[in-house]
Amino acid sequence: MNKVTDIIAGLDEGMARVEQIVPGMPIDDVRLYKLLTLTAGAMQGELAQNLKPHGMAESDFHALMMLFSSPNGSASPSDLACVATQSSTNMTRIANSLVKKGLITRAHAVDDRRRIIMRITPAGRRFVNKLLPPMFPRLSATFAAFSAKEKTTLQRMLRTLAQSIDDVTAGGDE
Amino acid sequence: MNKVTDIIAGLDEGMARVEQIVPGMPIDDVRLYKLLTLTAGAMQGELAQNLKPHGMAESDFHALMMLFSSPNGSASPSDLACVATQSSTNMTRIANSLVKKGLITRAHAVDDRRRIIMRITPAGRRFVNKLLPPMFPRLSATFAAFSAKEKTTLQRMLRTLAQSIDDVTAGGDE
DNA sequence: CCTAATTACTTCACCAGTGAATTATTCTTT
DNA sequence: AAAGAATAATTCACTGGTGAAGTAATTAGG
Repeated sequence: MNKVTDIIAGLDEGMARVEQIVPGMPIDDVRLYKLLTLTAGAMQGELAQNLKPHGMAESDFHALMMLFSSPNGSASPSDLACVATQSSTNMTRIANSLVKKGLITRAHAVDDRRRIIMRITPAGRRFVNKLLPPMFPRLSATFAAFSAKEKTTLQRMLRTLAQSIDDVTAGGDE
Repeated sequence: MNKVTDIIAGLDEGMARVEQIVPGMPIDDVRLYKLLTLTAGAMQGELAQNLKPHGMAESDFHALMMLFSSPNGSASPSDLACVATQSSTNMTRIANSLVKKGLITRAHAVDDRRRIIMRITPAGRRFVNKLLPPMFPRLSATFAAFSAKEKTTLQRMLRTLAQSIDDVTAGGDE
């Protein structure tokens, strides 16, 4: 069970009731928020399932992918933490884990001995190259219901949304 | 810092490189996945910030809202766990927390003494009624960049996506 | 240059969430 | 009615993640 559509059905029902009780609720926006977080969460769960057999959490994989996709295959924990929306504390743990698996190396930067350089190893690259392709079919299938045009529209909307999020958080924190 | 748009900029750059290395990657789909999870994550973080002053985590609030929006203001932990994509273990902890705050009560069901009935208290309803409205302006602002028509389109797309997710997971597990 | 402030990472103590085993109750089958 | 299977919740041991304090290295000011 636990189907996303079932959860959404319950959500629609509950929101109709809440709308009656709570005056001024922007119901369309709340619904979009819930749809967004539910679908995203379900897809992240899919990824987590794929990673579990390899004893790897999503954040570990995320960090590894950033090294994989960086020009020189290396970065410092603080760089990754900033981009990965994660604390430096957790990056330490992630680095420990990846080093133990032999997927990255860790060394002090020569120019600034405070900085650590995490670098993906050949084994790390092999791991990514082996892990990714099997995920593609299901990912493609998930978006197969959209035409190329619709995908473009969705992508544009999500980029717009990202900009709005930044605007709102920047404006509200002053 | 830590702006979503900055992270997306780095993502676009990294994906261009990965596309060269990993053959057959459905780049559009991967990008949509990342945009979806990034925006959803940022918005969830916003909610978490609003809840933190009240010593409440997102899942606690989620559970409370489901009771709030249920017809009779009550449900069993297993009901909520199923809908909230959470383990029953965690529902026990959430129930403990909400009971301690006086926002819900917990009692055995009379017809089936295995079941627990969680029921939102008047204080719980007051809490929700007080907590929600201040969140509305920022939420509305986040979606203000979209016209009514665009919101409808986005909602439709996310519902389609939810259906696809269910189809893919159901088909792949057989 | 020598102190103070900053930066990068780590350690520590804690919160949030999970899977496996446990307990109590109900359902099923004979 | 009794034995066994199933279900609901909880406890336990563990992973994943955070904030605050600590350590080491660098930068800035006098």
